[in-house]
Amino acid sequence: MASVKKYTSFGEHLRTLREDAGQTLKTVAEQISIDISLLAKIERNERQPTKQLIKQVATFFQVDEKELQNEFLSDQIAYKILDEEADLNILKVAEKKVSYLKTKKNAD
Amino acid sequence: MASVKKYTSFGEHLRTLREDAGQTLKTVAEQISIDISLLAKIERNERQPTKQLIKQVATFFQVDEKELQNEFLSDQIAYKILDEEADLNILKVAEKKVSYLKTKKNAD
DNA sequence: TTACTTTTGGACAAAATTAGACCAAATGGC
DNA sequence: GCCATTTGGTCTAATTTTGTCCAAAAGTAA
Repeated sequence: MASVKKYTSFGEHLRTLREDAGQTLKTVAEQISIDISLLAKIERNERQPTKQLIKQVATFFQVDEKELQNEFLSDQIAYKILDEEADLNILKVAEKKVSYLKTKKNAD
Repeated sequence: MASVKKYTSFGEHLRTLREDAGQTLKTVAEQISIDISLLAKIERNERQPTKQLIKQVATFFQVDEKELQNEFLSDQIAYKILDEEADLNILKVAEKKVSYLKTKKNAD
């Protein structure tokens, strides 16, 4: 199979990108000018990346920025569901609300 | 139809509860001891309720607390999608991630 | 119009959360 | 052993967010 989408976490994805590129935390951190420790924490999902950082990382590894942003966003949602111990059908409700809020927004 | 689930926002739901009970912001705010203005903002989704407040509101209006919590959670997700202008399929990805992270968590 | 109640909105202080820096400890390879 | 790499803890600074206060606006009834 050519392309099987893996649903890992943002951090794991980032780590994979780095390791596939054969780089160490140090070299990457230096080039995008952030602290090594901070980058390590982001890879372990202990710190959240800023938009700015996602952009830098995308540029550095030459991957699509929007895609990385989306990956991080879905991470945030997943973690929220997890630590609220919420039911998955909340996501369906959220989906309907988005539609609702969109139409509501247009009607102003 | 007896029960059509409406996908409004948390604030709107809260306002409906209050108006159906024929109460003013003042009377409700006083009884759950928060600022009138704060309650008003929450109803307009300009401030987020704390868990504590959701609990008080649930008790006050005699509705299920867990249900209100869920409603607020789905709100948070919906608003996040909206202001990131993200695609709805992010929710599907998030769903898969929750499963992934759950199994990962069990394997420690 | 006037008087009164209710809701809205802005500005600000206080509190809570979070990224990021720094450094020491652990891990791993040679 | 040595050195490179990664991890983990603590702290500060910055950002975000709640909650307070007060004035303005909107609604209601006389």
